[in-house]
Amino acid sequence: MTVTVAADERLIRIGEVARGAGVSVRAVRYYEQQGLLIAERSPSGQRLYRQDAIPLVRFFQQMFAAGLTSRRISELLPCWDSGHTDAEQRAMLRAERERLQSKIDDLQAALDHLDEVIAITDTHP
Amino acid sequence: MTVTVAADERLIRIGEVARGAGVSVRAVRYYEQQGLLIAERSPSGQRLYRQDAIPLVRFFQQMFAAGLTSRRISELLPCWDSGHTDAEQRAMLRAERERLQSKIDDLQAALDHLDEVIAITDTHP
DNA sequence: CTTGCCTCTGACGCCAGCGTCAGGTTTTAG
DNA sequence: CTAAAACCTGACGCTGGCGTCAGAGGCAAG
Repeated sequence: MTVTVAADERLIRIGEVARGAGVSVRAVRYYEQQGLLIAERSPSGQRLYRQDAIPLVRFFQQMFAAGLTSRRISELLPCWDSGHTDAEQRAMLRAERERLQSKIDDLQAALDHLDEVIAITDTHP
Repeated sequence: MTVTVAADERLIRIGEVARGAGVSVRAVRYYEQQGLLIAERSPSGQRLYRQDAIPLVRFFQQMFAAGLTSRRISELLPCWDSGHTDAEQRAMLRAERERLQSKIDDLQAALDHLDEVIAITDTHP
C-alpha cells in the first residue's frame, strides 16, 4: 500500500517564474490577465504558481513567436490542459499549423534572398 | 553602332505599383515616407515609379515578414542599390541573416511542438 | 461639362505585448 | 527591528505598419 505523494508541491512566486522562463514579471501578470495562466493566491494576495508554470510560459513565448495571439492560445489551451478536444479545436490546431508552416516557408525564402545578396556583396565588393 | 535603349522607360503610378505588389496604396506611400522608395513626381505632383518598384516592394514585404524594420531595410538598401558595400554593412547583413536563421529555428521548434499536440489530440480523443 | 476614378496631403486610430511609473503592502536578510 | 527586495493594483506609454477619414485636386471618356 503506497501513499499518493503529490510530486513536489512546492509553490513558487512570480519572480521565480519570470526568471525561470526568461521573461519579465510584467509579462507573467499580463498572461494571467489574458486568461493564459491561473495562479493561486497566498493569504496576502501574492500569486503562487506550480513549477510547470515555467515550461508553460516558455510555450507561450514559442507560440507568440509563431504569431499566435494570446486569445488564440487561450482558445487552444483546453487541447492539452484536459485530454478532451472537440472537432472544432482540432481544426483550429491544424489551421494554425498551416499558417505557421507557410510562414516558415516565407521566412526561408527571405533567408535565401538575403543569402543571395550576401553572396553578391562578398564576391563583388 | 547601336543606340542605348533605356529598356522600357514607361513610368507607372502608385495604384499600379500597389496592385502589382499586392499591397495598399497607403503602404507604398508609407515606404516613401520611411525612405525606402523614391518616386519622381509628375508636374501635378503625382508619384511616378519605374516597373522595378514592384519587385522592390515585394522584397520589402519579405523583409518585413522576416522581422526587419523599415529603418534596418533603409540602412541596408545601399547594399544592392549601388554595387559598393563597406564592411559595416556586410556585418549588418550577416547579423540579420543570423537573426533570421535563429528565428526560423524557433518557429520550426514551435511547429514541432504543435505537431506533437496535434498527434496527441488525434490519437487520444 | 460633368461624371467617376485616381491621386494628393495631413492627421488621427489601432492592435498586441508588454515597459514603466506611482504609491502602497509583504517577505526576507542581517 | 529595520532596510532591502519582492510583490501588489491601477493606469498610461510605446512601437510599427499600416487603415481610415477629410477635403481637395487631376485626368480620360462620353
